[in-house]
Amino acid sequence: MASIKPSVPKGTRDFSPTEMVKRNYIFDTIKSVFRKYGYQQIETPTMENSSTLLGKYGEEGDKLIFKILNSGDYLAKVDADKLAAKNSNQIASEISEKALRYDLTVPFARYVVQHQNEITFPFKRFQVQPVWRADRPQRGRYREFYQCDADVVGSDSLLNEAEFIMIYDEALGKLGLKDFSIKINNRKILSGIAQIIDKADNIIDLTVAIDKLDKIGLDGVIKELLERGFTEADIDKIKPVILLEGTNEEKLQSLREALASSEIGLKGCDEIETVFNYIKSCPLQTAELELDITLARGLNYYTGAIFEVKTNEVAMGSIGGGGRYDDLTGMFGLKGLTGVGISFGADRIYDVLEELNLFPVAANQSTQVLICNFDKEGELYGLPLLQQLRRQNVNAELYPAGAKIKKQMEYANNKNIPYTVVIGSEEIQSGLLAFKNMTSGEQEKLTAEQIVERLG
RNA sequence: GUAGAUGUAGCUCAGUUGGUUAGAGCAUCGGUUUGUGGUACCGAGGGUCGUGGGUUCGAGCCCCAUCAUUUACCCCA
Repeated sequence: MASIKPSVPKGTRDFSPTEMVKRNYIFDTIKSVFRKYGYQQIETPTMENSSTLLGKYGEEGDKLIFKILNSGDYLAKVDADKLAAKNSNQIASEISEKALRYDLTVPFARYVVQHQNEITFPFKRFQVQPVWRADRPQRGRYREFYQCDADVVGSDSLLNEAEFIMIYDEALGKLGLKDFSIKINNRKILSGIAQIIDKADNIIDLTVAIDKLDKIGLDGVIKELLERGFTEADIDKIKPVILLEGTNEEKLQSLREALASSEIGLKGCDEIETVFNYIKSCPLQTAELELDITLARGLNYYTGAIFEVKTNEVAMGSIGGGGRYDDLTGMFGLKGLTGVGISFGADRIYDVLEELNLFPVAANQSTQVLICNFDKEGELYGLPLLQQLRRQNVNAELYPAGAKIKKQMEYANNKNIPYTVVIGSEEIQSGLLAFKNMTSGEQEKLTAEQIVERLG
């Protein structure tokens, strides 16, 4: 058999033991904060029915969903004419009924509707699982990546929004980030802006364009708006809104003036203000909360608050985001249930912590002591000690073959094991085992009991 | 989907205007040390130079195609 060059698919990665220690540190930190705020964990399947996913992320999103081929002779049932036409889109739905989940929010909405009779509302859940997107990979962007989502459904209180801001602040602060911004906006404000220029139907074009402000500048945005069918007069009207400056309070004040004729726009301002007031009475530790009306985000199901988190310490896309969606479960037949949620981009956070050198030194994750032996006698002699150590919750290993001591020491060294015990004929005879500190290189003769005591 | 960059040992990379047997560091394995790692010294294995074609007396190097990787854009965590 010809050997195949080993590789993983584009945009996917292996995680080594040292990487897993760091990844778990991130996941554990985020999860503990979620739990502290009353969120409960669920999991959903890797694959969903295509009908659950398709149409929820817009046209672009649908293209990025990984579809799973049906089992068996999946081409047999396809209409011959469609097959002859070679139109992939037309036959896709006939040869693929399942797809990999694209995010955690839509499967969660499905979960809520499906289990509505078992759930007590408001339902606060968190979920940490990988998602898949058939995107072109690039810096900070993978085809398989983990999301850490927390959502609450069945409560329209803006206290939830405020709590999510606190969760971001606490979790990212705990992870060691010093300088990051939580940007907040409100879809109703964006609707209000569209309303004052009488372009309510073109809100998506409007938001996609102004979302790029920090990237392409005002001139770029104006150019893009013109291309998307907005007039010079429209742009004159919204320009002051886009270029808001000052404190959050000042921005809100200017917004209220600009949106005076739009009821929905003013409602958005009220909502933001309420959230700000909550935060005022529970001040944030680290994060900077910033009203940013250029924040639009791609997902078109947001109806109220919109969040995005960016670190100011390294150049990296957003490391978290979320928002309120008033009718997500409506697509699955359950009307009138409102939800709001956030997501942490764990993979990007990993890259950021790595770049800033913020991971704590790996502690006690690995083996504490390796028992080295020469032969069967040593192995047998070491077994009770091994068991005693493990009963004391000391991570311990007995080297599994009669290899050279040099080899066994190398193993301990490469695995960063801090202590070794050598058992040979001399040691068995005297009952005093060679106990070596691998960091200092010092070695002493101790009984098995003393060793257990020392490490326990 | 658009545009650019890069493919040489397990990894990171040298390789001169095209010239004879393609190199280094790290990693691996063995030895110096029949019972002691991390340091040092000695040695070994490992390559159809991404793939296919072309130009040439001669190609890792030049040309074409193709595949893969990667960066930026669109979009997004």
